[in-house]
Amino acid sequence: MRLRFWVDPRRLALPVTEAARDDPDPRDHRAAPGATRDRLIRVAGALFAERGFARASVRDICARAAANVAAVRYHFGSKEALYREVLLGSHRELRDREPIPRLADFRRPTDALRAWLGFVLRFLLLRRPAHSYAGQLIARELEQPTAALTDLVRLVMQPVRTELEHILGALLGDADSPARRAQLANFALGLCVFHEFGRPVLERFGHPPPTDEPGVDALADALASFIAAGTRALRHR
Amino acid sequence: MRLRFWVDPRRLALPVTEAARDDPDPRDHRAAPGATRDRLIRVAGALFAERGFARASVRDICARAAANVAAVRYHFGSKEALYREVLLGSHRELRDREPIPRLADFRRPTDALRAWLGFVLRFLLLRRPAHSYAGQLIARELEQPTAALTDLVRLVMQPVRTELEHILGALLGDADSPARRAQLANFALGLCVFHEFGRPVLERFGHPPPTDEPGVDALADALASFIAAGTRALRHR
DNA sequence: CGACTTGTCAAACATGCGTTTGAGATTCTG
DNA sequence: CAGAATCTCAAACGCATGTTTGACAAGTCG
Repeated sequence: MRLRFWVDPRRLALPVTEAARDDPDPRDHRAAPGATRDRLIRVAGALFAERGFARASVRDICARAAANVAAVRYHFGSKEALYREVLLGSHRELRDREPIPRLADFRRPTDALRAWLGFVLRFLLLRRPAHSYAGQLIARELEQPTAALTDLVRLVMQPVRTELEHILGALLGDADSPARRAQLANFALGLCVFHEFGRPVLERFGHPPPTDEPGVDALADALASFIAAGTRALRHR
Repeated sequence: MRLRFWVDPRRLALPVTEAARDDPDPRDHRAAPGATRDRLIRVAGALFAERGFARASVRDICARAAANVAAVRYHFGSKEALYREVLLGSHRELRDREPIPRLADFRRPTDALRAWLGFVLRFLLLRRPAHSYAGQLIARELEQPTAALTDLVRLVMQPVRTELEHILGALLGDADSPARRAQLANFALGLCVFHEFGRPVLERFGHPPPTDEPGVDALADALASFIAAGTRALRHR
């Protein structure tokens, strides 16, 4: 079978209308339907999160998933397609699990800020069984941008940042201006993200970021006070 | 010549006491002494800063330096040794160019904080001809830690962080405690570093970090107010 | 001069990578 | 049952990488 453009072989025989849908998959009438495919996505998520795209090799992924190397091509078409599948899956999981805190849902902007920080930090830092890899995947994406980064920013990060800017706008009050708000959003984002992807350095300094619920909450509390005060300070300049 | 442990062939003939010194190199009596070696370090610095260690290939470096691939082994022993040479060279250059601002040199802790931020941000962000790659190299090292990271933290980053902790201690006054100070140091470091290594994302958001002197100064001003106010806020908790 | 050091070079080596092949099981379907 | 679809597998392909080789020119020095 020589292919110019790769087509999922499992879908070749399906009617177009059926194949066009992408959520329910009607080909599950095997003994362990989609078992290898699922295992690959799970293992690849962990390995991509741990090492980044480039350094997680197809052979490693397949070995840990007890699958043949050719399974990646068969089920996804390529390593990069598998990566996108993992990213989108994490994104979906994230979206369905917890909504982004919105300014309008809180009495005071500082409360909204605290909620926003808790949301983002849990997402980035928390490690627990069956927890999504999305946060670490995104942190990896910052380091070694792949072609998927642009989509990732647009789909996942932009909505979160937009909500942050609303909150900061409320905190700035009269002094609100696009440039100032963007600068402060950079600050807040940096403070959150650095705790995940600066982890190797912070660990060597002897001050590793928290990975459990109470630790993350405490960090969010401190950051909320810190950012609120800093924002107020920049209001009067 | 089969070697268990590689030894710089140029130093094999030198007396030990001479070879032990590492700054002046007394073997420069060729037509263009050390020319290839110097070119390699220069080109490698630029390429490592641009792409990181893994993605800057020996072949690329040598091609740009108009040198043979074997030159890396001959002059440095391995790619990693060349990398360490580049890192240490940048470190030396940094150290000699500008001293770390010290708390004791300023009347008010906030002035010291402002100076510290200016120092670090210039180091990380500024792009100008003949500017050191050290900042970008360090940012790269955060992303894909190599074996050199531990040394880098100890030699280069630790002294900078220590001075920051002194400044923060002064700002905290009575409320100073090791944990609080370390947390705030993480905040300040994150705010600085994120502007360099979060660059790909910030650019996609439409708010790229500054790269010129006035922009960096403005950022340092804003960050100084921001951090000072945030620190004061965390004093009363 | 003649031995030795220094530096450069083209070519090959060894390894790891993503991908592809073609054959062979297993299961579904008419 | 016969044939098609689904899935797995060992092996190889083609490529890029860091490293190593052995030869060779040019300079140094006794």
